[in-house]
Amino acid sequence: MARPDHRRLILETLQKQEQPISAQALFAQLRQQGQTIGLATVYRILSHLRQEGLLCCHGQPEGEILYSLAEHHYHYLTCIRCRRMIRLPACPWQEWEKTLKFPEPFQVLYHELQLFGLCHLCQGLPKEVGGSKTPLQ
Amino acid sequence: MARPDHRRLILETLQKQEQPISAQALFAQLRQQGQTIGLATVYRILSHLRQEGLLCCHGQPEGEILYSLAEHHYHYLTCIRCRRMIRLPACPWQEWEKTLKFPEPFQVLYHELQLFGLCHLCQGLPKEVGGSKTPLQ
DNA sequence: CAAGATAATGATAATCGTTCTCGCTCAATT
DNA sequence: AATTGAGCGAGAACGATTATCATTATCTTG
Repeated sequence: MARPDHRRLILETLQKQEQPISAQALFAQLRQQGQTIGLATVYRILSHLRQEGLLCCHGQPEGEILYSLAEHHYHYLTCIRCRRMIRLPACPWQEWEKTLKFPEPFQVLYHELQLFGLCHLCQGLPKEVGGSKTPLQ
Repeated sequence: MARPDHRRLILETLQKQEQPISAQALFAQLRQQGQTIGLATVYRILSHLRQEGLLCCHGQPEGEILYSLAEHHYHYLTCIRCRRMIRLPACPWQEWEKTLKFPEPFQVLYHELQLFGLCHLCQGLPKEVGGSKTPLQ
């Protein structure tokens, strides 16, 4: 039996995502598509992609790590109520970098910017509505 | 036996840290000082402080969460080789915020900026020196 | 094409940080 | 002194991630 190209499979699946996705969710999604892939393989390939710089990883305050393709390199507004992640249209880092002064020489390889708050849908809502997950922080 | 004021204890210990510290490390440090405090209590109090907005939490790419006092509200250059975290002299967010355009109304409550790369001590070193931990990413 | 070497795979166990549970203690109140 | 309730520590439970290992596909070499 021919061995499926899991690496390509994962890259294509990441391509489709509108938001960063966790390794577990990625695994579940692939399995639901009928793919016979192991959880270990998902983590292995994500680790490879990460070392190649193809991946952005967003460490959430609860410990879970979300992945997205680095070619996008977007930043997100994360709603602490509904956990929706809203993509910023552009990365402001290039501009900001010029204005920053480092206390010592440092070679920045990549960066992570996360903005937390309330999206417009959740701003007007009373606290503790529905069975939503625990709010972040 | 008088009950020790763990909350104050943790606040004072956080005060002393030069870098953000994990809950586990905080627990170990307190125990080494001879304090009889449980791990659960450390997490409980950190959770309280977080909800009160007194704490900054920095989710690392590997999942561990580091804490620092919010009154400082510093950002850090994190060296992916030696894991040293170098504090930036000031938070550039106030200036940057003006230049950002959101795709939809959003109320930013707090933000997290992390810069990863190589510190000046690690820039010249060959790869894989010594028994250091696995590099980040 | 055969045979051995090599690398990738999936199931599962192990690890690690975090959260939950529960019986206990202390302190305030009556 | 008895009652109540909040805070506590030890350890179990949980979830995400990593390590292990036997198996299998692919590659190499003859």
